[in-house]
Amino acid sequence: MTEVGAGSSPGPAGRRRRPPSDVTIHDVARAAGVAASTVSRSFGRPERVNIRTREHVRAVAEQLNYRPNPAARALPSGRTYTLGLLVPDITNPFFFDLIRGAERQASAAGYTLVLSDTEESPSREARTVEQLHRAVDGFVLASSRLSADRIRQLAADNILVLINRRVAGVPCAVADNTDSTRQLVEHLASLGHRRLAYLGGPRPSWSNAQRWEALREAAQEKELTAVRLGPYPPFMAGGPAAADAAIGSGATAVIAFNALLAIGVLRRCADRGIRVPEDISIAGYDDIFGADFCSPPLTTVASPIQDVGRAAVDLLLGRLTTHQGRREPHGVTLPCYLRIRDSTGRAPGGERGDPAG
Amino acid sequence: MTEVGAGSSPGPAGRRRRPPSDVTIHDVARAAGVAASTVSRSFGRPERVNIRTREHVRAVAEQLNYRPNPAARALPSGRTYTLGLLVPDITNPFFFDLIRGAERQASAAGYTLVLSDTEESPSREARTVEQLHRAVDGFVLASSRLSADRIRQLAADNILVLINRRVAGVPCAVADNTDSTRQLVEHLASLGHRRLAYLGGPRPSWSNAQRWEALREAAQEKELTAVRLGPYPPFMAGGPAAADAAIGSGATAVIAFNALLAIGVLRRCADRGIRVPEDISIAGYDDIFGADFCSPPLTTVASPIQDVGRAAVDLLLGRLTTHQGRREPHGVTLPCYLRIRDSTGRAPGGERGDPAG
DNA sequence: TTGAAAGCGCTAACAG
DNA sequence: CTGTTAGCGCTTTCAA
Repeated sequence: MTEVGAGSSPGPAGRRRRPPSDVTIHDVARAAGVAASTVSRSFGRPERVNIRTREHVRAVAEQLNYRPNPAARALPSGRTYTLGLLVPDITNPFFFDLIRGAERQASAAGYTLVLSDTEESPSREARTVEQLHRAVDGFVLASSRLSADRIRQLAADNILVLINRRVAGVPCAVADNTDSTRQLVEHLASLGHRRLAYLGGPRPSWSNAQRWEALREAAQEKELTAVRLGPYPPFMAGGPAAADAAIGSGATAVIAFNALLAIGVLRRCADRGIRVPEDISIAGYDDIFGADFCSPPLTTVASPIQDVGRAAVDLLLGRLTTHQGRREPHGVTLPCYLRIRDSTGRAPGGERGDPAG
Repeated sequence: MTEVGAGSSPGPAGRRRRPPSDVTIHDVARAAGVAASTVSRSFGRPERVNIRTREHVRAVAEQLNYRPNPAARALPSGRTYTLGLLVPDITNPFFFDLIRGAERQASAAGYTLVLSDTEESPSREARTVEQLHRAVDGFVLASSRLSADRIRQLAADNILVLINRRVAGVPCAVADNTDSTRQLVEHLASLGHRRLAYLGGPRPSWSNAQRWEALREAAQEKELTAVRLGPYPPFMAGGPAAADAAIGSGATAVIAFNALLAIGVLRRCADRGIRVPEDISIAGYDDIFGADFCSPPLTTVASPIQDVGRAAVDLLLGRLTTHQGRREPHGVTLPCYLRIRDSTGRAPGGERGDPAG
């Protein structure tokens, strides 16, 4: 700030207008009495610089308020220090905490996050990856709607990590619903329910398949009947159709692919004069904003979704730093938990109840 | 794809590993039989290239699947084709549609959006702007928590556009609550309410001041009493304190700074056995996700927030292209509208009602 | 209208 | 451990 104000040096850049203000590595080098490469190393490879030199350089840089130019860093190194995060629906509250977790972790590591909303479209998703290819160092694909093949293709040219999706050879962070689905089924069984309906979500959703599978197995163990309905759009707007089908199915308890759909079902029941949980019990996946204040408050299977977002970014950063991601891809699995609220209760006419009856 | 596969040319780059694959402008130039600068111009300054040359170059580029390297574009030109969007709380549903509107508009114009969550912290907000300074072409600051002075300072070194904030000399897109606040007050007056309480939000929030001001004036016109309480944290967690204060104030109708807070108030009333709207009427600003299915559904003042996001990006792009933003800063104002639901009703004991009584 | 050439600010061999 | 030297891929004068 004191002597080498932006543009004050008639140095090597000559008369050419240097993009608005801003101190370069050369200004720092000159002021510190070292070569530009030493300044560069002091930041990028500190271990290769004498500690005293490094400290001096950093002090000078600080004093000059030096900020590296991201484009200039990226050009020779190919590293942008930017990560891409793709989500299928940015307006779904489920993704809020995922985004926040990812963003915190990224910025803590000095990375910038580019968020992109693919609006449930597989082609938009693929196109976005291709467009951002050179602009980011890697991608996190949350709840990808792409086929496994397409994901593998993209993974050949891009470093990527999946969230809530498993594809052989691609690292991932997933919330495992298996245990909590079993708990949910046990909860319903203990309330006397014998017949369950699952309201399916988008066909390309891996979670959708995982949830149904876990539900089917748990039901079988408990000797309950489980039917699969749908698929329905994973929004509140999917509620009416899903609710009507569920009611028609004769099930006494309904488990929806996600809480958005479950809330839609709740509203449809209210409109039709069907009481929850007296006439029918409703539960859903994803403990989103609103699940606790809809009416009645919704029993859900909750994902530790902020941790999942964080973990995915960690995985990605690991691949980026560790020998350019050639390592065996690994995955992290985080357990979900059951949140019982008021939308589930005794099966109508069912006699066997829990002791708290 | 046919003859100049990535790295197939032993050209000027020599043996140095070219960052993974990818066709450069030189590959296109060679294949098209023109100079690299002509390829560059064919995209960036098409009007300065013979139409036939341009078309040919583009065809070749297409065929080779050429993608410009963003860092390389940014370095000499200083333009990154990236925009920064800062929001105070990414988990507040209010911002979802704003983000979606901004993102759509940005990507339609070929820009990438970098989203940053400032978590209600003015210092984080300022720091983020400074860090992203060279990484983006301009910023949209949504509901900024910075002081007017700090905003002006930042506006000196950065191109920026505000959302829901007015600062002289800085362009902005704002949702105007004035008319709809008046409508809300009239609605309450017609239900017999004489005494209103406003539950204030964050002091640095401009909307907060605007809302109170509009409310105060409208109340005065209608000869109602209005008291201002708070400030309260603009989350559901602020509900209990706000509700207790409101109830204690003797007001029969309560207007909360935002819907998050209003929903928190609703819950507190339920816990305390106070009936809404029989004992007290509740309304809030921002027609967020959940406002229509909380219980009772909330009367709100709704912002056309997706349009506001879109408009802000338009303004920013305008400044970016039109002579580098030297133009007189202009602002757009979008009107809000009132959504009456079940959380507002007759004043307790009030006799004068609306004709629909 | 086009080509040649000079960088943008930084990183990364390679010497020393 | 540090300096010198080439570029990274693109844009932008400047001439032709």
